[in-house]
Amino acid sequence: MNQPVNLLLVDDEATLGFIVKESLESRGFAVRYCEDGALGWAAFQEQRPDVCILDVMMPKRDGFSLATAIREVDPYVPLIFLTAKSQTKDVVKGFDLGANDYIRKPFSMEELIVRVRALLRDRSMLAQQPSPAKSVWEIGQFAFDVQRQTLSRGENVRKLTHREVEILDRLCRHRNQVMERKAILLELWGDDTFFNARSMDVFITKLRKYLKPDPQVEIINVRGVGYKLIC
Amino acid sequence: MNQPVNLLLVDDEATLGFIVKESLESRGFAVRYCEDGALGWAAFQEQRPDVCILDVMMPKRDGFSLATAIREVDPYVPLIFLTAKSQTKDVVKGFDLGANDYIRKPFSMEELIVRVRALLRDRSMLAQQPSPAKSVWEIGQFAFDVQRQTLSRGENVRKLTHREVEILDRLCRHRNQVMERKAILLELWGDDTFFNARSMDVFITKLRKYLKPDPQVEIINVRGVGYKLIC
DNA sequence: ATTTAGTGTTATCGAGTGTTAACCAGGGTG
DNA sequence: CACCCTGGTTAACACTCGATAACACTAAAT
Repeated sequence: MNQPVNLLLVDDEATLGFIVKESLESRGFAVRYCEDGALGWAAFQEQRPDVCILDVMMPKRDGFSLATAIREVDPYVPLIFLTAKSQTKDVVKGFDLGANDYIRKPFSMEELIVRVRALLRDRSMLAQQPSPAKSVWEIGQFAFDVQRQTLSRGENVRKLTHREVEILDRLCRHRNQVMERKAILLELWGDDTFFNARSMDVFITKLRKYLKPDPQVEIINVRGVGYKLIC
Repeated sequence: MNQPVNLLLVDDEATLGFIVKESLESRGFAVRYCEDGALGWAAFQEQRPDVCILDVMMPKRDGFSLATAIREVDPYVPLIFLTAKSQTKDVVKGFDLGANDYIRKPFSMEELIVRVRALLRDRSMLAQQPSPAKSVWEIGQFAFDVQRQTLSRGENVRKLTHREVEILDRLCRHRNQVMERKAILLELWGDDTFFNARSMDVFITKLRKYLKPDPQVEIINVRGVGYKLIC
């Protein structure tokens, strides 16, 4: 099930390259090492690695050119430059070509590894996309899960309806400050007619009832302006 | 349509913070600046920024603690540390807490901007939807094989029918976000007449029954809009 | 050719959800 | 105090959706 992660490492300094390769392998990565850009390109095409780590200054084909070629066929694969070119304009160029990270030599192995992992973590979220963007609010003793549309207090879990969620979510975002009636109405209903306003009042009543068990929590009305969630 | 990107910048050095804020704003970002970790947390909760840029050493609440809190409620928002703590172990700790980048002070504004953009670029690819077609989806404890038309949970394998597969596949591609009834109906039935709509409800019922063994998984209805697959 | 199992559609009933309506409480103003 | 305006609460209502069963159709099996 858990296949090793394939890295492509391209660097013309063979001694350094070898150390990096060994070090990465000892962390469980499968590393393909190439000594110049041309070999690197061949290796990329052949095995489509999960991450590419490229030096910039290399014989045959430099890292920027190689990165461009890679991005043309694969806009997603994580691309890390690992180079002695430390000027800002080089960093900018690197990212412009589609790099995902840019590490200056000399660097620590620990840092390289942790940056590789960070990119892989991102990509694995990408595979699960779109992201669950989990959003859970704490409201006094309650936990309000926007995604699952639930309001729970200890063991007690209550399912909320769509409208209830939208209103409570907005109150949470502006908690402890006044949230204007008009703003909610325009966002949720598109206009602020008389009936919609009254409809909202009904939902406020419901939410108050749900939140009643915790006396610390309150939805306060500010006459003529809007509501304020206290917690 | 094109709303400005909201950045949250938390740094206790007010002079530096101000310069960074101005500089970012001149590039078209909307920046909310906070002087300490506690304020930063409040600001994050209130406005849910698109990117967070955090100093590590701060009064009230340090950047690591703040990052942890942020990651708890949002595993997804890009997080950048911007700090004078340049030791490898600090960098490692930063990424371990879920950071997406770690920039050492002093830094160049150009580099900060380009790194922010790189993260946003990633996320915008991530947000592209629907998700690419996959042949096997993970839905909580289930594995849903589109090709083989099977839904399995451990040893337990259930064969799905054609219609069931088509609907579940679409829900998966829009997982964790609302999938409009109308869209499904038009795609699968070609029109959205009353009877087709009811027919779809029947399939939703069946799918819910199949998915019931895992309480983490849910197909939520959003009245008048459509369905949302939670997992 | 007939049976049978499987698949998808139509029908029905009841529960859930959001809107409208009606009535009431309180606060500010003349 | 009388008056109006805003908001609180509850109930009635219309509509959507959930669940189940009956039905129609297809394709494979006998």
